[in-house]
Amino acid sequence: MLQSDHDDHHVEHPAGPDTYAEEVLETVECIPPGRVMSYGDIAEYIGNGGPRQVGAVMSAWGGGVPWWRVVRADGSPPAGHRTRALSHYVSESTPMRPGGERVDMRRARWFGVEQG
DNA sequence: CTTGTGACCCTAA
DNA sequence: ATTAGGGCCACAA
Repeated sequence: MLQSDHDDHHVEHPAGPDTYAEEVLETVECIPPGRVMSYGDIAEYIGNGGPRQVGAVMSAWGGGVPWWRVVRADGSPPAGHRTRALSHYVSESTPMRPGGERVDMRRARWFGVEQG
């Protein structure tokens, strides 16, 4: 079985996250329970890339980190993960807007260092 | 080089 | 509240 001959030609994602991805995942790990950051917040916090790049990282390797603490700018949970995200918000008492479908960004947003 | 595609974001209407 | 359209950035074909 030595596949080192033909190599990886149709590999979708490399064996592991690259440097940028590591920074994203690292940041997500730092978000305290009950708090969230938007995709755009994380991009700004890192100072590189944009919301879509952060989303791409989360899509590929977000499974190992508290992915539900990364939400859209309007407080809605990651596309395609609504139900699972909502149950996490309940269990860690994340501040929600009336209706309980979206996170209350004004109260739950986390800025990185300390809170307000 | 041009297109198409995303766990996105902002502004209007 | 919801939709439509453009902007955005990296990547693959």
